[in-house]
Amino acid sequence: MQEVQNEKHADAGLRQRKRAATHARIQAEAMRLFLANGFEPTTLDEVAAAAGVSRRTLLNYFGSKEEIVFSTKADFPRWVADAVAARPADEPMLDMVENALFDLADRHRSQEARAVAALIAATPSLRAGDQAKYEAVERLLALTLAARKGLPDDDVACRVVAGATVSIIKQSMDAWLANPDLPPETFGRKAFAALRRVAG
Amino acid sequence: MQEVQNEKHADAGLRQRKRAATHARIQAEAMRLFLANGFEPTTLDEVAAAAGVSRRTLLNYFGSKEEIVFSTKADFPRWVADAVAARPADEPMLDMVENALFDLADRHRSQEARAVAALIAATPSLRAGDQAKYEAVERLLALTLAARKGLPDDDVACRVVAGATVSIIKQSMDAWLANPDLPPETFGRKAFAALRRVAG
DNA sequence: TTGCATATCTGCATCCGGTGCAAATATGCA
DNA sequence: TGCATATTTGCACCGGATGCAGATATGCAA
Repeated sequence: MQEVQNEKHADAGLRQRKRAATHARIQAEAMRLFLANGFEPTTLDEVAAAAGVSRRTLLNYFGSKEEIVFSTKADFPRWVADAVAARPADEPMLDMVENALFDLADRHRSQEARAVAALIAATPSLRAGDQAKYEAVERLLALTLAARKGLPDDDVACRVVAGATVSIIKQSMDAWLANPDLPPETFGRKAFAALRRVAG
Repeated sequence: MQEVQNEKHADAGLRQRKRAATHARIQAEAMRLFLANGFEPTTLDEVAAAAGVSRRTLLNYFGSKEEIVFSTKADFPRWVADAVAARPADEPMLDMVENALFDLADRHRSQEARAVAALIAATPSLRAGDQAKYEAVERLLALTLAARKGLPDDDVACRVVAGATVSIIKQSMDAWLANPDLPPETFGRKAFAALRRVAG
């Protein structure tokens, strides 16, 4: 049995420690196989075998095959929201999201994140699920903007800015995938500039 | 082989006529069952039986269960593009999409369209697929705007306007579903006004 | 009309993801 | 140590999806 030393939460008991370790092991082995052989061709039986658990247990940890992939991006909505919440409250709304995105951009430059993004882009069912996840990003971003600006939760300006921003995020990712050399903020800068120009 | 039959007789050949009829019958029966009993609880065997074909034939007509639902909205991207292409070319870009959307809005007021939208919204897998379909709307809308304005296909302003517009479309649909009494353009009008205000 | 080429329909076997259930096993704790 | 409970596992089963091969229907030309 592989004992994994946890740094902080280790004292929560053997059960939770093993559980966290198994969760991480399944995710790691799954992503390794998905990236090596593709998402659809890889079966849950193969992943379960590689992780040393039964298929039934795997599906106990992750509700579906897709959720294994999406769990690697699970806290992305919170990252966006936190980046916005960290901006000064008197900043104009568009500046707020634009600057927040570039404060955040560093986290998405890793090769690993790029490989996962490429996997999602290349797999139709994952691409669909990913689009759906951005819905949550958009909603949380709108709420965060409203809170930061002291506006009602359903403020239309916040919602439309959130929508435009998420679209820019998605297109920036696509541009980054299509052209790895260009830094991901290239498209974003141009997009926000164009948005101001076109609406002004 | 391509038949170069005269277009006056719309039904060129028994084969194509039967094929179209079967296609329509499957779609109609499927939607009837989906709307009555829900998407997931309805099995393809039930649909096939109701349409009087084998399950294998059904899956020959529609590549997947979801595609039966999405085929009812298949030409929505084209509707949007056509509505934009019909606007005067010298209209400012934001006015162009805003007015195009309201020229188009009448088509989506039908009770049937609303029921389908509600079904999609209530079914996670359909909702994910629906989001993915809006990707195509956004891309085509950006291309159409660029063509209308004589700009290059990948013009950033067109793409960002298309992104904001699609977000407004989606939110308008949600608002319409949440509040059937309000006309669907209520949110859209406010959203475009807010977009101008926030970016100007 | 007949007969052939081909499009279409169908049943069948098979795969895979996902769920419910109950027995077996491991852990926490008194 | 022994019991309550959390976790793992195997098993049976469901439903969607694919490949294949034989049966059936249609188009067309002789």
